[in-house]
Amino acid sequence: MTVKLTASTSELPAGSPCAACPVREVAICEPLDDADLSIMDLYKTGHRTIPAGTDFIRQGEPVVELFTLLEGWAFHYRLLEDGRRQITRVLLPGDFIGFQADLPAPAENAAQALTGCSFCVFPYEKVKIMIREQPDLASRLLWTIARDEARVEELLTSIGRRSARERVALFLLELYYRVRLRHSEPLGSKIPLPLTQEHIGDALGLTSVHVNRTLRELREAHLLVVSKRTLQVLDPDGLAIEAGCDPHQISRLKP
Amino acid sequence: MTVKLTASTSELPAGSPCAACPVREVAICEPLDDADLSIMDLYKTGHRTIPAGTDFIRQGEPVVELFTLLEGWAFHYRLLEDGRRQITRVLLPGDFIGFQADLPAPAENAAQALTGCSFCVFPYEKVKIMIREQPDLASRLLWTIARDEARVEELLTSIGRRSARERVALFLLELYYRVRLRHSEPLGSKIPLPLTQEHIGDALGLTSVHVNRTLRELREAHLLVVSKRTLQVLDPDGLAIEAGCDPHQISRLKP
DNA sequence: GCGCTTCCTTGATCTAGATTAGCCACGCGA
DNA sequence: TCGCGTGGCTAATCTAGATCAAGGAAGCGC
Repeated sequence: MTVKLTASTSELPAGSPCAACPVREVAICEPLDDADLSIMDLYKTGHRTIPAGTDFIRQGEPVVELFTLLEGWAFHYRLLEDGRRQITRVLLPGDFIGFQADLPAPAENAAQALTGCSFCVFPYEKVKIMIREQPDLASRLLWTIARDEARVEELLTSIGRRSARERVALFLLELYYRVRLRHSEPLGSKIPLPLTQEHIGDALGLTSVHVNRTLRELREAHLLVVSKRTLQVLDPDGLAIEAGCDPHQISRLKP
Repeated sequence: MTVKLTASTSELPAGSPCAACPVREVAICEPLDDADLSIMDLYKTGHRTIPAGTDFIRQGEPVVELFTLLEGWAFHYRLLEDGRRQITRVLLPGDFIGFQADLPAPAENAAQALTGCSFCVFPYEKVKIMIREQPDLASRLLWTIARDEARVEELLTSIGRRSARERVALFLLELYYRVRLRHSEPLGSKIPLPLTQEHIGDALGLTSVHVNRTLRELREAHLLVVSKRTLQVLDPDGLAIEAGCDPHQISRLKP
């Protein structure tokens, strides 16, 4: 994932070339073949680019736009009144963002850009029409949401029942495979990792101090190295075992 | 919800009377009016009744049938290799059970009946056809899955960031409102609660010992009483505050 | 009735991970 | 260039919740 740190928010006109879309195979438009691809123009309003750190969905405010993430990393999170934060999902290119029950209800999850991000923008009313008119896309969306839910459940199981080491090992390993799945060309054992230790802690129900210690342990066990916004996985199967999982099962992940 | 502890598994023929369905308003068939209700007969194969304790979806086995829960309580859970269990969702009448990405893939969540349960049964191929042919139902299903995901995220946030007292308070309060929403006639401050303290612990990432202690504290604070498979909520708003939530926000829950 | 089993309850002790407090390295803006 | 903010790293201490251990009560099959 090339991280583009753009300096300001910008908006492009609709009708941008879906044919050149970088996330065709993993996004919700995947069921459309080249001939039908222009169907998407009926439902999207254009593209948008935002800088790192932007909250592009704010918790409690009505969700009026949905997004397909084209480039960059982002995450969904929930805040408690006293500022405690739970990161609920890490969002990668291709992910469809913002769908929730009862649109346009207040957002249950906030979303923040981790790097500069660019999106395909869909007003929610058009998404509603799309669901009605395009069974293939509705079906794909259903599939996507169900997969997201499975990921959240996986994280829930980690936090509820796994030790800090198991959690960190599994979380990073999953991210590693998810990122690699989006690249056709081989990536080596390194991926960019724009999450801070604070982010990892907030995703895993740990403090950043403890994440730091745990990362050191995993490094000393020659399983992975996190350094300078980069994750290097030295021993994927070893990590899977550390996480208490069948290595075979983890590598057959969905995007 | 009257808990019916039936002694054995049984199967009824298709074409059973949807018109008399006890969960019409909360199930996926909700968008259909009386005239269209027979549409459901195209997709369901009948009814089924199972006794308490039955695992009706086993983790890792292909999911070939989906269910609408008609009567009784059940739950979704995940097991780790060493037996640790995470309960991911409590299932109440009207809930649609078993949908996941990439059907009929191996089940990511197991499901177990907590009481005797009866279901409406849908083979997954027919559900796929239903999604394609019935945009209203697909849309409703999408809504349902998104709401389920929101609930899992809520639980994730609890486990990741809330104290044991907050977790138990919020979990029971949410169940309380969910159950009450399903009853038109007023229920008083008591609802049946077929979960053991072990179940509550497995849902909240706690041990049953600690759940026990926490329930005692909440009882001593005159907030709730759990006893003999019954939950009595003495002070809903107090419980919400104990959970660190806005009382107003909690009571506007979806079924 | 008696012996199971399941669930609840409580106390004593232990520990994984939180909290607090510094320090250091880096990047960036003035 | 300096100053400052952010993120990484480590050590010392504390604590929420786990673990271990035992009893008791209720239900159920025989």
